Formats: sequence, structure tokens, C-alpha cells
Amino acid sequence: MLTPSEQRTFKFVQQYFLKNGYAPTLQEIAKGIGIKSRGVVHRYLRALESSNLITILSNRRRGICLNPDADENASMAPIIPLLGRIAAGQPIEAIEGRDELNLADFLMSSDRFALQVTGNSMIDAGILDGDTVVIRQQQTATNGDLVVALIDGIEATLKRLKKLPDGMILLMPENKLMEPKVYPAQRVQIQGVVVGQLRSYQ
Amino acid sequence: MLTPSEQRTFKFVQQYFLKNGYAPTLQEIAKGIGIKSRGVVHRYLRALESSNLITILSNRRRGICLNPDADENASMAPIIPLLGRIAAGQPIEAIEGRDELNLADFLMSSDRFALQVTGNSMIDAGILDGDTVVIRQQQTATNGDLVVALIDGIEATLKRLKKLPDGMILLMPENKLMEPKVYPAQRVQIQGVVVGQLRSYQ
DNA sequence: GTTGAATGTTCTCTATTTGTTCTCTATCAT
DNA sequence: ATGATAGAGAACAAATAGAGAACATTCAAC
Repeated sequence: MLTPSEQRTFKFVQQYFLKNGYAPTLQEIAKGIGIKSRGVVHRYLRALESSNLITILSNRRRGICLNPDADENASMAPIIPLLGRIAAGQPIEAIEGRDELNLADFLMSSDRFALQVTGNSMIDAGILDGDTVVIRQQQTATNGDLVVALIDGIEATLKRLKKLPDGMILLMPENKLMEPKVYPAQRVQIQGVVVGQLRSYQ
Repeated sequence: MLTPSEQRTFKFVQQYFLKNGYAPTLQEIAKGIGIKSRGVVHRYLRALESSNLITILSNRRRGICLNPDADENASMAPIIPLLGRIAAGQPIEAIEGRDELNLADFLMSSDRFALQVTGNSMIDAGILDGDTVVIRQQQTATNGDLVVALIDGIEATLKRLKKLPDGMILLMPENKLMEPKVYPAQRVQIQGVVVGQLRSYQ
């Protein structure tokens, strides 16, 4: 059973891991839990190790590993519990076989990057000013994709792609108030395709 | 397990690849991560290679290859490179001091859960049929919040909350075609507040 | 080809941080 | 009193970050 200080230490290490992807130093832990002595932190870490919550690689800097089999560490993967489906006027309905949402599957991969969207040109596609879109890098796209296009090598824009039969390219904003524009294919370079979108309300 | 410097190195290489389509030189990496010695960079690259994140073509200039599916062996923080801000008709503009999007900061915390949205009642708020919303669990909410509300203990619904002065509660859909509904406070139970939203286009 | 600058590679060296182990105090509940 | 818990801090060894020299290799210009 952990003492309050040991619990605080453990929580701090977990959070630090989640944010940075590597372990904190004893000094950082000390500061994080509000004490000054590295020696004391070391004592707490020893206790966590004998409770099988962590493993200490001796003499290694930042040599703290979270033991994956401990339930307390389950929350470390980028996973949110997925409760189900909500529809107006219905009870929340569970989705068969899916009870968690893995953000890594959802959005991450080495060929992806993010862009913050400014402006309202995609508002009818549910992409608002300030939203973040996740882009998969690729040079080609199929009709109807939302793409990041570079025009004349300078202007970047987020639009829906339509290839016209005459070799021209139509870039359509998703906003009734804005007009689509047509360019010759050689002026337009596809940088990537939108594969995800996210928004934070805080 | 990567040291912080090694992670910085890896991220820099990844982003350089995204922006330029080829690998950086050791000198460029050194500058990018804020050190002066090519020798040190080489040491870090060795470490990345033995973690199977990259492959080094020996003696080749710019001879660094990113290994596919690198993310899994990395056990890193859930981070996507953030290239900048995109506005229609402008070059992509870097955001000062922010070059990555940390999904942990963005969405995760122990009191959150996700729901998949069915229907079009929130379409004017940019939440479409099939989107996923992230909910922070709480019993109270302030005026104007998007909330998950339970009516009569059965019906669940996602609406914007308005508390009326006479103690009634107004639940407003974000859809011009739908009508708001008014309930006595005791019939409505707040389950949580929308703090994030995400969508996948695959 | 030849050449030279830029680049990759291998080292040695140094200063600083960090982990580790101690001892010493203080507080608090039993 | 007596443990159990909290904390400070000193002292030492080891790991790390970094600089930079020296050499080898590429690559592009000539």
C-alpha cells in the first residue's frame, strides 16, 4: 500500500511520461511534488518499485520504466473510453465490440502532420476557424478528396478537389458564399489529403 | 528508451523530411536541435538506429531513412508534427513556439470519455453525423456549453444548454431546421460537457 | 578524370547532471 | 516511548551532453 507521498510521486511520473514520452529526473520529480531532496524522491521510487508499479534501471538517467501490466498504467496509451453512440432522443447505444477509442490508430502515423485552419472556407464541411486538420502526405489525390494544395508553389489552400475532363483542376471551398476556382493542372501541387480533424472547446 | 536529446533529434529529422522530402545533414540537425557538434549528432543517430527508428546509409550524404511503422517501437508521447497555420490563399505560416500537437494535452485526462454522434442536430456547430465527441464528465454546466443531457433518465441527447430564469432548461440543437425544447430542471440530468471533437475521413 | 569543399565517422576530453547511499531532524498517531 | 512518514542535505560514482580534432568519403564543379 502506498503512502500519500508515494502516490503523488507515481502520479507525477505517469503524467510526465504521457506528456514527454520519457521519464523525469529525480530533480524534476522533486520539484513536481513540491520537495527539495533528490534522496527522498529516490526512496519513494524504491517503494514504487517494490509495489511493482515501476522498474528502475540503475544509474541510468531518466531510467524509470512504467510497468505495463499494472492496471494503474493502463491509461498511458492514448486511449479514451468509448461509451457508445448518441442520437437525439435515444438512449446511448453501445457499439458492439468497441469500447475504447485509440487516438494513435485514429490519427497518428509517421506520414502525418497537422495544420491549424484559419478562415471559414470549409465551414460547410464542418471544419471551422481554429480547427486542426490532420494531413496524410501524398502527391496525388482522388476526386472529391479534401486536399492541401499549393498554387504556383506559394499559396497554400485547403479545398475539395475536382479534376475536370479538360485537364483543369477545380478547387471548391465548402462555403456557399465562396466561389470555386479553376487552375491549369501544372499550377497546382497536391501536398496531402485530409484524413482527420479535431477541435478543442477549452 | 530514448533520451530527450535523441527524441529531439528524431523529431527534427521527421519534420525535416516532411518539409523537404529528403534527409537533413548532420550540420543541419545540429543547428536544428541547438548544438554545434556533428560528432554528437552522429552519436544520437546511432542510438536512433539501434532503436530501429531510422536506417543510416553509411557515408552517404543525407543518408538517413525513416523506418516505416516507427511509431510503435518508439513508445513516444502521442505527438503529431504541427506545421503551421493554413489560410486560404496564403503561404503556410509557422506558429511561433509551437511545432507539435500533443494529443495528450489536447484531449486526454482520466475524467473523459468519447461518444459517437449520430444525426444532424449539431450540424451548425460543425459536429457532423459520425463524428466523435470527447466529453468531460460533470454534473453541472454553464450557459452556452455543449452538453450531454439525459432526459427522464432515458433519452440521451447532445445539445447546447440554456438555463432559463424561471428554472426551466432549454436544450438547443445547432440546426436551423430543428426546434429547441424546454424541460423542467428536474427532468434533465447533465452527464458531461463537450471538450473536444474529432473526425476521421478514411 | 581531378580536385576541393562539404559531409560523415571516429576519437578523446571536459563539465555538469544525475542517481545513489548516507545520516540527521521533525512530526504525528498509537 | 516507538514506529511510521516526511523531508533536508552531504558525498560519491556514474551517465550524459557537448565540444572539437582528425581522418575518410562523397559529390559536384571544373
